[in-house]
Amino acid sequence: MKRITVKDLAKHLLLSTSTVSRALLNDKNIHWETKKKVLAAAKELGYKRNSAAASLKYGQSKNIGFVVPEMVTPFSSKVLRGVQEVLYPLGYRVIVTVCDEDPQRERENLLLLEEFNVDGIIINLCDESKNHDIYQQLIDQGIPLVFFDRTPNESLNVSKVLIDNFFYASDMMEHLVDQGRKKIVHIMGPPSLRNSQDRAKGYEEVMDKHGIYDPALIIEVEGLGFEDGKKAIKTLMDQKIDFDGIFAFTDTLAIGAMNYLLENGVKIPNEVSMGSFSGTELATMVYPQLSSVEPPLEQMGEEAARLILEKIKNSDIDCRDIFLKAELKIRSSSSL
Amino acid sequence: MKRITVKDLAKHLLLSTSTVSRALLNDKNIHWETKKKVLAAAKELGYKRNSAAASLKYGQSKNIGFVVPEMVTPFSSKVLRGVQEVLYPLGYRVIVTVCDEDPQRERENLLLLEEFNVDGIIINLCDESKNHDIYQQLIDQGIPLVFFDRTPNESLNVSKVLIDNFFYASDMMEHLVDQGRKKIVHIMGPPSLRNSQDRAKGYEEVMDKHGIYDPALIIEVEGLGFEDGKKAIKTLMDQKIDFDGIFAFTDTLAIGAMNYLLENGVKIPNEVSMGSFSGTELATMVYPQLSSVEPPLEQMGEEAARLILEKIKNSDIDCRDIFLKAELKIRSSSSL
DNA sequence: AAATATTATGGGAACGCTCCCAATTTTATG
DNA sequence: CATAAAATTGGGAGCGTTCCCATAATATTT
Repeated sequence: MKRITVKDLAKHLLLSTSTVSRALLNDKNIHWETKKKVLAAAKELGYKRNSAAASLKYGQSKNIGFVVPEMVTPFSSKVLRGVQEVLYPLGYRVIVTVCDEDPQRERENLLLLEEFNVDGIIINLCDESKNHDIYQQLIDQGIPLVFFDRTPNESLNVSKVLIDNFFYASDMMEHLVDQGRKKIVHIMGPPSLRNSQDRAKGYEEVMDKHGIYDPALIIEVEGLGFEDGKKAIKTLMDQKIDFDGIFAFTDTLAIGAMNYLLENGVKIPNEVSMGSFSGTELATMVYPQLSSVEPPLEQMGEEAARLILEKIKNSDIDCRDIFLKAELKIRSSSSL
Repeated sequence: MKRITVKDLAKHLLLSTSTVSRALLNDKNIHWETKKKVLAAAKELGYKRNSAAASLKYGQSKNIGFVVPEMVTPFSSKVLRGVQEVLYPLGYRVIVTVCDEDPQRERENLLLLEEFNVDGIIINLCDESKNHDIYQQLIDQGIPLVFFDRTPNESLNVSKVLIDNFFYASDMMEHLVDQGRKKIVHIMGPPSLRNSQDRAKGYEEVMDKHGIYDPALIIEVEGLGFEDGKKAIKTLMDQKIDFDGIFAFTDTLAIGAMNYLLENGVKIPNEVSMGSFSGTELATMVYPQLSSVEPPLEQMGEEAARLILEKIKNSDIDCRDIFLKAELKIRSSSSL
């Protein structure tokens, strides 16, 4: 039951701990035969490296924090997968925290991770304006941050991995216009997110370009839940505002909206064409399937992980932004 | 930039490290005034406890593994929330791994967690027959396991937290029968899961009891994805098997089936009534909303966390099973 | 054959923390 | 006032690794 240590191995093999350690770490200053012997004994006796001791020695915890706003959508877990793909083989542990779109909770999570002595944090923020001080504090403490998807403004010197929201929003909008839609509603995300603003800008520009822009068609939403999407469309319909298309900030909002329409017998896409941003299975799990802009989420995680490793290895390295290409997936919610 | 240690604090305060440590750990053998002084200095100088050192000293890593089959559904993340609710305040880190319903991958994840020196593992298994040896090996090594939802057979001496699948399957089936359905299909999960069998048993018993049992209505599915549910119903319909109700093993299967029906113009619930097992937002995100048995997932996580703590504290403690109550949620997929 | 370079091993300090065991001071007790 | 008991502090070992610095053994060069 007692754990086998390097010392135990050394005693068993009549070698020094140094030599045993060398064998275990694949050091070159060791005879290949003794290395083989050590490895054999390690296996036989069931030696397991004590990572706490190693961490202490190396001065690194080998823990990386992963901070996300929600996990009801597979969005974060797809990114997480990418992150783990890169970090797990290197012996890094990933610690996940979820804040439910609550900045206060995000704050607590970050503090918790600090307590956990993480070597770095990969984060998708939930409110651009709220936790700036903590971000800065962590950076000052030497804990590198890498943001993905929802990123903070430029005043923070961090690396980011993201997509061009303006560009892809325009792309989706052009598609909806192509479908002959003129009264396209925008369910806009909270203005506290850069992404909301960028996507809204894409919406506006395309509407404007085609001379069909109408501010009454933009409805701003407080939360990002399913219910918020529902409520948004209910509000519009209660106001008897007429529309033939919807471009929603996220898939959750879109699906909420979609359900409200279906409940009220509105045909999709015949009467209303819908498009959104997603990147997850969610878009294909609803009926009709949701057209959406799909960022390469797993890759996003991988890139974020690589950036954080870069920063851990060398803290003076320059921060950089990685822009990823997304895909416009046209499904039955927008075209017959 | 250099981290402040206990030694630094001691030097700064002209105290011994012992005293400083005592203050930090809230030891009673210390004068309240010195404790106050130490805490003040710690705050001022930005002392952060090195958890690796503490772990080394205590002989525990304070890492708990969380092993789940999937994360596209919010199922696991709801359980995870419960787990974290209990463990984070106690300074435990939770390390998440996902195996995508692949036993081999689950195996690798468990080995990885072993490598990470976790103090215990909370797991929802993906195949009852496959990784028994690893489970046993981990237990033998003194790493306690606690299973939730999908649990192994009795030969493994572990604690479990689960619901009575047979009972709730019967419950849901009675409801469907109450709706006047007679030709109820069962989309049965893989037989490698006890849950599949138990729910199937509930289905059979109710069908039998009402004299409407027909083995042709049971369709066994290989995977647990969305597409598998679709395929199952497609197969039935291609065979021109008539049915007026569906009881599916999980919400994902149900939703796949539902979409196939909708694509083919079948009215739900008018022509086909549907019910399933869920416990997540997924059931309310689709249209029509899915009737389902809802286990208290967050509580499941909390209980699992408490069980693992119990085991960590005292490894000789008896294993026990905790049965939780679920709720039968009737929604529009099954009743008008 | 002597000198140097190379290879393989051992000894032991250090990482930061906790906690046992004194040592000292203060307080209570007879 | 002497003695015991309690309260407070300090010294320092040890948790399991790694790695620097010897030392010893072998190989290579003059």
